[in-house]
Amino acid sequence: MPELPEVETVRRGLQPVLGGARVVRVEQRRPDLRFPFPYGFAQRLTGARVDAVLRRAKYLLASLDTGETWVTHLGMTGRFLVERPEVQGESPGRFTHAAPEGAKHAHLALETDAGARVTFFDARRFGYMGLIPTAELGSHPWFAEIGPEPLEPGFDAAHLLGAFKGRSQAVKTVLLDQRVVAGLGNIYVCEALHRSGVSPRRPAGKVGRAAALRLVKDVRAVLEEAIIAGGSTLRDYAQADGLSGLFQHSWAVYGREGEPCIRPGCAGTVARFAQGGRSTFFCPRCQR
DNA sequence: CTTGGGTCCTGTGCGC
DNA sequence: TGCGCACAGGACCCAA
Repeated sequence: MPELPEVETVRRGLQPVLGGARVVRVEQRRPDLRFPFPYGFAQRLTGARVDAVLRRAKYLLASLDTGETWVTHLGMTGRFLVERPEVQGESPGRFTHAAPEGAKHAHLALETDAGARVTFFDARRFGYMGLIPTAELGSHPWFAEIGPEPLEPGFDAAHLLGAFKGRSQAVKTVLLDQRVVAGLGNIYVCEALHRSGVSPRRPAGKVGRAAALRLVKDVRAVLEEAIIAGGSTLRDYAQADGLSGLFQHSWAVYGREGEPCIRPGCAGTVARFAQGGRSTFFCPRCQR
């Protein structure tokens, strides 16, 4: 479930449970995800206190009082399940529903000193975890070249124009490049391009200042709206679950091939084609 | 350097 | 009902 809004939603679910808590038990059920767990991972996590759960791009960062940061990338199917002791009158959090895959893909489980249990599931195992000295995060290969956070001031039209300049690659592909802007994935790139009226096929170098300004505004808007909605939940996960994300109901183009464009006054039909092996959805009528 | 394609892994949904 | 195939939110690696 992981583009920026989904990762941010997960962060907001984990922070109240892990922030300020001490990890008292770690059960690592396999040696690797996409990559091997770091050497001594469970032992190094056990006994640590989590200062805060943060996010950078699509990475979750749990900073520890040991001087290390526990880093998680959810890949395509990584999920966290939080279970807490029953608290009278408390409504369950967004992530307290049963994991759809069952226990089969529960690769890591930990308990806190407050009695909460946090389990990581990942059917496809495209996710990965690391334990990195906090002082070295910025220079670590996972983070060194990542671009600005789209919801922070460093992401502006001048930055985009600089990244686009002279590039013949399609603007959609360039926006997916985490070095250009952090946290965008296939869904929100399609959505932002549609809002801005920019064709995903347009060579990045041919995006002018006006379109770059619109893209900055619309990337921000779509991400902010998605965060408020708790992210998007794909079909396999959309079970009886008032707790999953809701933004999939607000998609203008993603997953809407053959359906009418929702832009007022546009009579176009949403089309789909492949770019770099991934589906792009757009309206050929109002995106140029 | 840029760009396109293949790859990791498993599950689901669709057409036949 | 079963089977094969296409496709899935990411990102790395390599070849041209």
